[in-house]
Amino acid sequence: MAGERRGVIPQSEDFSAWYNEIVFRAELVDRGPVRGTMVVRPYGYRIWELLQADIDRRIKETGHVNAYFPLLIPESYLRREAEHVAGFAPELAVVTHAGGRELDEPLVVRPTSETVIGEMMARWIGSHRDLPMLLNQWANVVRWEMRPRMLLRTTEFLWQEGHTAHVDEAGALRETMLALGLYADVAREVAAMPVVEGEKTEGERFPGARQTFTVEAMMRDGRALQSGTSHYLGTNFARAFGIRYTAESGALEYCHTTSWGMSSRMLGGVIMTHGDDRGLVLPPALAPYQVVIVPIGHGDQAAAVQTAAADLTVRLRRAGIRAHLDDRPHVSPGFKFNDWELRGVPIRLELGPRDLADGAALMATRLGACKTAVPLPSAPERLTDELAAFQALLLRRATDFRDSRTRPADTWAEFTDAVRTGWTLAFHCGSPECEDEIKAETAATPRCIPSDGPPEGGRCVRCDGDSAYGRRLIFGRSY
RNA sequence: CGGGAUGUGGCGCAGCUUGGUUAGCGCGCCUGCUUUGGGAGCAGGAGGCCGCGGGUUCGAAUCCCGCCAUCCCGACCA
Repeated sequence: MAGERRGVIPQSEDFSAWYNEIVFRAELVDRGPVRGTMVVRPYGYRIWELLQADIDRRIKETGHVNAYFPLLIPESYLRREAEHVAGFAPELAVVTHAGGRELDEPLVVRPTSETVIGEMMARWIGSHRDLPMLLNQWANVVRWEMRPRMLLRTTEFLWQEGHTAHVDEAGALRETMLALGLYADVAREVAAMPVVEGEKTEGERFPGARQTFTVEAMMRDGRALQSGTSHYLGTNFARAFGIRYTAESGALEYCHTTSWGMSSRMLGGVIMTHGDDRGLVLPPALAPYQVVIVPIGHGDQAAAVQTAAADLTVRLRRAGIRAHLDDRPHVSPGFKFNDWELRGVPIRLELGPRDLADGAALMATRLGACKTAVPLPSAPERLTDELAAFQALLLRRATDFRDSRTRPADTWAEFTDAVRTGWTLAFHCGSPECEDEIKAETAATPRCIPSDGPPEGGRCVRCDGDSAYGRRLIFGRSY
């Protein structure tokens, strides 16, 4: 009976059903009352906070400052940049009534903030001495989605958007690449997601951008997830909003601007990169509880176990470990084991009378098959090491997985075969029509032109035209 | 927007074909006792505008019409 099924639907059976079940059962999110909206529950929000804190620190360390811009934007602002409005028009939510009457000018709920921020930058920037202007905001944005997927594509989501203005193209491009590198570092070091840095092709570019860069990650079903993007906007928005400065020479010049963002979608990436058939697997850096201690009490021994477990919890916390004592009464140890595994806790410590007699706790890692005794006196040091090893293991495991599902394709047959299970590296002619044909036939799209791809010549895998990028592109199906 | 499906306690479902007394079951929840080393047992208990509106009928969860919502598959998509 379905209601009695205790495990989750296996990934191999139905990856998308597995994903859905995980996000709800692990209590990361719930559905909001409006289609496509999402409630981030405390456990999920804690993960977001940990990710957010890390990103925020890195953003500040590189000289950016946080600010906040309004949710509502005059519709006319969007129109000022032709490509921008064309790109976003289908997913805009528009406010037409307020204060009990129809508004003279409709307001859009921000899908992103280039326009308002551009307007304000134009007001704040006068001279080259005001540059570069390095801003960031943490905000929610709304993009109407026809096919929502929790955390990956919801109508409203949380993100960080950096917006900067520079004197010239070189400065703005340097910034664009700095943000991209920051995202790659966050993905690898915090989320344990190996990402490929690269540039988007014309067809996949941000509306209004000169160049769009991305970090792409592979999920366990072989599909790609764009996990962060960074755009060089040229002077497009500067011209649309009058972001100008007086140069040293006295000439009035347009700024070169950038924007870049990483969102709550990243949590979906973490789930699909590391999760397995027992549930979530969280990298220690993002785990609300890195170590959960399950006391196992037998009648009159319960008190001694409780004391020891509480003491252990405190000692782990003093060592900087996010430790949690699961002292729920009337919930069996077996239930707790499964519960915390579903929720992705990296390490579990079992503490019962037998362990107490040995002066140790029994350690089970989320990915390990067996349990190991850990002497209580050295537990804090030992667990600090174990957590670091676990974090490293996740990255290595995900990297191996990605590499095993990525192969070059020089023929159309190799191409179609490769994108069924993962990514392929192939030459392309650069024509958008050719990209569309590939997409129509295989559902695969160019994910990026890898920054570190070796220069190489060849023929387009689809139409045999000249390779347009001087190297192979990554193709794959994506979220 | 097209195709398919589903709406019944918090969750998962049965009942509907062939209308009929008090709408069932599992999980969860509450109380008590016994338990606790991989999803505990027993006993008792609470909880329902059967998606919404109309119609047929002595009588509708069940039949008819309309609407709404959600999910899946497409198309679309930072």
